[in-house]
Amino acid sequence: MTEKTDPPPADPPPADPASPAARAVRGTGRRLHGAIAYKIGTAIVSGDYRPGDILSSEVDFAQSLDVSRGAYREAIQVLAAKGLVESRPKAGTRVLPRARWNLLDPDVLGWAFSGEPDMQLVRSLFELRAVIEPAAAGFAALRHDRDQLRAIKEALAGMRRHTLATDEGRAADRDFHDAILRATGNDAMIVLSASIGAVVNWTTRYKQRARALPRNAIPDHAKVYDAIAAGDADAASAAMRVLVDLAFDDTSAVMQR
Amino acid sequence: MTEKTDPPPADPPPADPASPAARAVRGTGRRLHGAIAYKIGTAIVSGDYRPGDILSSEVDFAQSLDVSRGAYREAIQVLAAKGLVESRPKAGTRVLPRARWNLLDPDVLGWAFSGEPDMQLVRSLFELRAVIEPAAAGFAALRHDRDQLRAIKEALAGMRRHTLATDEGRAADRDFHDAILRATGNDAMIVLSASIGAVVNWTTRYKQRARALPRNAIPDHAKVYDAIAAGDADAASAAMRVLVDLAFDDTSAVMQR
DNA sequence: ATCTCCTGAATTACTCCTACTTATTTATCG
DNA sequence: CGATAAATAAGTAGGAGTAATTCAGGAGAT
Repeated sequence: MTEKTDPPPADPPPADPASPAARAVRGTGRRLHGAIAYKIGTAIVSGDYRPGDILSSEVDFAQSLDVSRGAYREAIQVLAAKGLVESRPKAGTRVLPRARWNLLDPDVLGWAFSGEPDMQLVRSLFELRAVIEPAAAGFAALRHDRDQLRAIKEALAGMRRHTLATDEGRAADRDFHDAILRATGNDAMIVLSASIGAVVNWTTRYKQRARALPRNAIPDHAKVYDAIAAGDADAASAAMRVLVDLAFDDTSAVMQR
Repeated sequence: MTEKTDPPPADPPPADPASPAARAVRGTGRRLHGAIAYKIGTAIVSGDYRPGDILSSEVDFAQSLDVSRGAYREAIQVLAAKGLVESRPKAGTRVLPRARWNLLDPDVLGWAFSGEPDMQLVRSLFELRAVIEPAAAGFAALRHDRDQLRAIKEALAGMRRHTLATDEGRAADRDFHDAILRATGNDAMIVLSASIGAVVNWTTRYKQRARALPRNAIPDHAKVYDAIAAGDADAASAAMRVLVDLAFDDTSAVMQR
């Protein structure tokens, strides 16, 4: 969704502790406080800081990052807005317990998947998908309008045209799921589309990194489309359930190795 | 969850346009940028600003709020982190389309319910609850451990003791739903607990404001608990579905008037 | 002659910085 | 137990830097 939280174009080399930290690792269009938030956010999510830990004092930390206090504070506000930290005068900035983290925030998800995502999180997210998406497919079957149906169809066509081995194909995959969630006409589910899209995005990227080509998933997608187009909520729901389960199998198979 | 986004202790009197704005409306422990974010956030969510609108320039807006640019910027970063706005050099700060809003963020939900919540949003949220919570109850029935089960039981006892007419009783209601989501052992669902808790919180607060005493919902809750304790996923799921549907009926009945 | 497209300079508003002051909380001391 | 002190975050002020938009001017095509 927002590109700003993608990992820095090159690689964040941990093997250069002398570099001026965040400052260098920032492409065009990416703001400094965004880079700082990325840096600290990933450190928190990946466990470098643990819940209850207190970050070094504002001045010290800002200095060690070689940025001004203002930029640092803005980054902290972002993290606070996503429930990762909380800061109080005199007490310092404290990492909040995991339960307070807004894990479904697309940025936080991106941070969580920027390193080695832990299997338990992936399982949780797929379980959530397995709950949401079949229900969404059912709603979509009952409520879709012409434009929304066409959007689903076009995404499917895009997947056929490019296959999942290409970036365009994976984008079409995301569009497919996104279009279905939009067709539910339910604002809350539409919002979840960003989170689910992020999961789809990062897990397929991970699969690709592992050079494991997943089986051809297009027929499964087509079944979902057909059921939605036919207005058959139960069939759409069932087909989607199959789809998500298979995607989870693929992902966990890749991660086992 | 975070108290900082609850509405200001007293009431934000709209009938005093000459007051120095956000500055006055801030209780102890509440930070200035939080108050500004609350003010602008509610204005956006309630439709005072519409998607695509551009806010007045940083300098002007900060001046009109009688705060420094630093505090104003921090507030804007918070809103940006929640997907409400996006700001770019020269272009200004723009309100993002609704689909980008992180509606499930507890703060944003709080802002959405601070005024007159619109019926469609409430319906969407209850529909989401109707998808999530039955599934969660099912997982909880299969996976709960002793402590988690006891937490559910205690919440139920709290509801019995205080009834839903009291603050303590409503807190116990939230604890009940929260404890069930925690018992799923699924991090993603535990995170949703904050959002669902916010929905429960604000809708019951709304019911209370309307002086409509809901029917005794405790037997329905007890059925859910019994099924979870018995490890019967299907029964737990079904009982929870009934519970959510009834809660929606109550809420929509109140809002009709 | 008009339209389209491209290039580049001027402008504007965010971005980031420095330095200083204020407020709040915790801990200590009487 | 209450007052005071110390430490640290919160907030203020203003200025330099930077990136993106806009618009004018010109070349080329129709």
